[in-house]
Amino acid sequence: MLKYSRQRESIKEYLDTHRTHPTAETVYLDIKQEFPNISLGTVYRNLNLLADMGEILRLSSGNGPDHYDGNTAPHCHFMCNECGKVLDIDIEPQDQLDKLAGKHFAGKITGHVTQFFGLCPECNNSKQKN
Amino acid sequence: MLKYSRQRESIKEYLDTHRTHPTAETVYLDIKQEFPNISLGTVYRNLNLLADMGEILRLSSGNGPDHYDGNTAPHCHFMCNECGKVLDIDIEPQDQLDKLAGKHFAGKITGHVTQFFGLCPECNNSKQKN
DNA sequence: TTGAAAATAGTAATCATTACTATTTCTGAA
DNA sequence: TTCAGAAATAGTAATGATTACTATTTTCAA
Repeated sequence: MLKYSRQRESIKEYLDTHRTHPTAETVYLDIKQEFPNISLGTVYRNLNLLADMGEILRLSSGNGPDHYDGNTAPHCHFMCNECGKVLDIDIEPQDQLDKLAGKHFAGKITGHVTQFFGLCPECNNSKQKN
Repeated sequence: MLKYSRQRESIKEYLDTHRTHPTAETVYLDIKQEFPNISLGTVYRNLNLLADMGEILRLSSGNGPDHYDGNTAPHCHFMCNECGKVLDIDIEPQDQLDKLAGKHFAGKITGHVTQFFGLCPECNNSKQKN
């Protein structure tokens, strides 16, 4: 049975009001202002809980810490090879991919994730100046 | 300046002759038969080196260890939610995606990765029996 | 053949995340 | 309301994957 907790509410609210794809650490440091004693473990536990309930998304970057997203509508992300920043990508969902991929696949495909890579606007600019 | 090493050659050969998307640990355990004193660090260093040179691919699964692929031709992967197995997906490359994604993006997109999720053939079968 | 650069083995350290435990907070029924 | 048990927490220790460090060995061009 899931019980209310002020910490979880605050974490959820942070993700609902920020579209910055923060890491657990970033969320932790912010929530610390309201709950000085909150522990990083609590942040991780609640982020996992919210992700498992489908209220937020967990974005795994391959290297470095995971990022989280309060926007659960299907959309893609970009990850900067230089600074690691995560940005939303404005592209229509490729819903046909799961069916296409399942054509020659004996198991069951339930979804896919597409991540784009390259240089974010800031890093791209500073590269060109060099 | 890159120098030859028998260990690196053996690692490369393992990936060229196995299409199982092994982890560093798996490669390590196999190569240990030929080089009993090889260290896990050497395996990681060479896998990173080969990946940086574009001779192999590193596949990040989100949770659990990374997998490696000797097949550098563009293709997609499936990762089993149950057992973590990595399989190739037979689907035509979606080359148009990068251009589509770049349309409303101020930075520079150099590529993308699409990973499929679900149940592999084995896990799907045992699920249905329960 | 040789000597400097690069690679190695073995080990310690790091980073992100999870596990553990004593204490605190919720919450639903009395 | 009060209270007991379940769930959540803070604080800390532990884990797992990977990287860093260092003394020794290997490679290879002169």
